[in-house]
Amino acid sequence: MVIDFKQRTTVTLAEVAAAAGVGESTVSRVLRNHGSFSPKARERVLDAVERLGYVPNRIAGTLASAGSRLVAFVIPSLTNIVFPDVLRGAGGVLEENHYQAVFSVTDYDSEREETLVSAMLAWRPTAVMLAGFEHTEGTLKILRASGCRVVELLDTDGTAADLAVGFSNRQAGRASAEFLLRRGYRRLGYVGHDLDLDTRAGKRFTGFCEALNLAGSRLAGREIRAGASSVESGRAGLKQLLERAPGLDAVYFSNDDMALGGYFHCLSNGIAVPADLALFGHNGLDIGQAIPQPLASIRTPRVATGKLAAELVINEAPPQVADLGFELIEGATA
Amino acid sequence: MVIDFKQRTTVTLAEVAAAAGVGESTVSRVLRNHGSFSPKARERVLDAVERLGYVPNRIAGTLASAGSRLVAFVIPSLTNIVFPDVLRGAGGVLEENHYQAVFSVTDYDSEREETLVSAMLAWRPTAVMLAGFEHTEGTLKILRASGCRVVELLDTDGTAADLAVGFSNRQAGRASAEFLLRRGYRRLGYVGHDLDLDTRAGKRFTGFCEALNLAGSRLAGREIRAGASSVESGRAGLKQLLERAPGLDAVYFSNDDMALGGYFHCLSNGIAVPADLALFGHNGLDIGQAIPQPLASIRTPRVATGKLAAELVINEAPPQVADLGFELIEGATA
DNA sequence: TTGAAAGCGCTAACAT
DNA sequence: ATGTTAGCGCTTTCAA
Repeated sequence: MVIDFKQRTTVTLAEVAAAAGVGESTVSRVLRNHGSFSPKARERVLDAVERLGYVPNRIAGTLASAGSRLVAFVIPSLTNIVFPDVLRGAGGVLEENHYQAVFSVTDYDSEREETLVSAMLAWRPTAVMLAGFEHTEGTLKILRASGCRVVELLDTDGTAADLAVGFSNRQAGRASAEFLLRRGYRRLGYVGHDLDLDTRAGKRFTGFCEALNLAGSRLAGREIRAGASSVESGRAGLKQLLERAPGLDAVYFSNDDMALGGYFHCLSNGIAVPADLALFGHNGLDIGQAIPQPLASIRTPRVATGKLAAELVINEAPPQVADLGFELIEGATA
Repeated sequence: MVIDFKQRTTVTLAEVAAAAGVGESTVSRVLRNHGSFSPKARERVLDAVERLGYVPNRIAGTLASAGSRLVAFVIPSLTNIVFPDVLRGAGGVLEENHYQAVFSVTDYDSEREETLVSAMLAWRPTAVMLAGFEHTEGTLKILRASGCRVVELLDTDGTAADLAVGFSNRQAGRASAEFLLRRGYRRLGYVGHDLDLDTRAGKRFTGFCEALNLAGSRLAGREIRAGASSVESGRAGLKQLLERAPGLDAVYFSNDDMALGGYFHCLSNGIAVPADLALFGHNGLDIGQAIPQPLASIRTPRVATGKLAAELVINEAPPQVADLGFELIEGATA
């Protein structure tokens, strides 16, 4: 004899209705607290839910109602803390409103972005959140065709498809240069990671050079490293740069990770900061403020960006570009 | 006159079938490359899909087939890079297998964890991934009732509900202590963050103390900081500890973030590392290896944990505990 | 206030 | 190889 421990099929709304002695629609109304029902019906339903351990099936709910309450994030990286910060900002708001976050990672590859966006749309999300404005034609096309909201994050220098939340990287770059010039530095260098992939870093660099030109100055040296940003890359990058272009008095880095690497290079090699060499980063990470000399940087509104992005989507805000600005941290490395 | 730009209702499989002049099931078979169909049918279907810009609705597909291909991550934090690392490891594997990652963040609060797990189950995920073994009774109960796979991550010291992937924090703590003792340090201190919340850090500390006891030694001082780990907290923590317990020759930190803060404190205050004071962290973060003196630490298999966790779920592996071990980094701070 | 019933868009038998 | 059809578990009219 075979005892059939058949996988207990999960409890359905119909079973709850039966157990409570009411109709399915009543259960649905009670559970979503929508429409009208008697206190008595409510009680019986909740009681049955409790007894049976019913967990609503949102897959079914979504299919029936055509509103998924799923928000898709297609981000370049999880290693660069910038993106987890945005997710964190959005996460709180989404959760409060019973939305669910879904994500995938492009590794800064826009072809992959297209593939992933397309895969995401199969879940019929309420919105798709992307980094920046640079996407393939294909990505934009399928996004437009989908009819779902699109939020482009962490940039305002470009044309938004729908919603955009962030700050101007170009202006951040300019502000960084202006600060260094104001401080009296004249032989400025740059250490950055791959600018073609990280277009926002590219825009900062553009802004930085623009400000130099405006001041009748120009970059005295640059070192562009392949691959993503990292502390190690910043360290190696500064080393290279100083060998090739001696006599620099300040270096602008593509972000704080890179700048921290530069700082450590200076520490290791007896380069006095900022007396011998000034350093300037970007992002205003906490760790940059915890080193012996707080890093001069630009604090970016990462968490706030995620938060506002989620709010705009939830409130069905009209298409718009929200510039959250940034804040210059003078620090002690410049 | 009002032009009605009626929201174009999205294309359905039925429309594709009609356009291709085949039945719905043929479209379904072609699209999932499952079952049999003629090359000709295939071509007509793909053609129609292309023409109409059809994007399959996975909500509907999931409901019909009872396999969601959704994997839910309920993690303590996104700020602690450990968890993004795990997500990254899992993400690649999941994507290759057409699974989708969903996540929410508990902030190390197990009540919240319960709420979030419950909310996740409404999406009928294939698996739920959690940090560690410490969960409320309620969490375990709803998880068991759900019948979905459960993976507990980054710990092996405890009883697994189903699958577990990680390493032994307790052994990591012991190994850390043994290393410091072997190096000849005798007056050992500890700087940690909130151990009740981060139970894995707590287990490391336990293991550390055990090893000291075994060696007939004991902790010469400790500083436990409220809240989550951070560089700044480590810095302030070491400062406190050294004031209260002078004469220490080595300090063990709850993780690398904390240890980095300690290192910076030493740098700022002319404390020679390791001559005056040795430092030991945990996690083996890249940044710890990029500072002037590579941090002595334990490299943990974070990405590998995510990867294996995803693989086990996808392959429907039987319940098991996979210990991926860890690697001691001697570094230069001890 | 409540229940019956018609889908939502797809998959999976089951015929053919 | 392919089409027909019965659901998947809900939400939402629509009557009652």
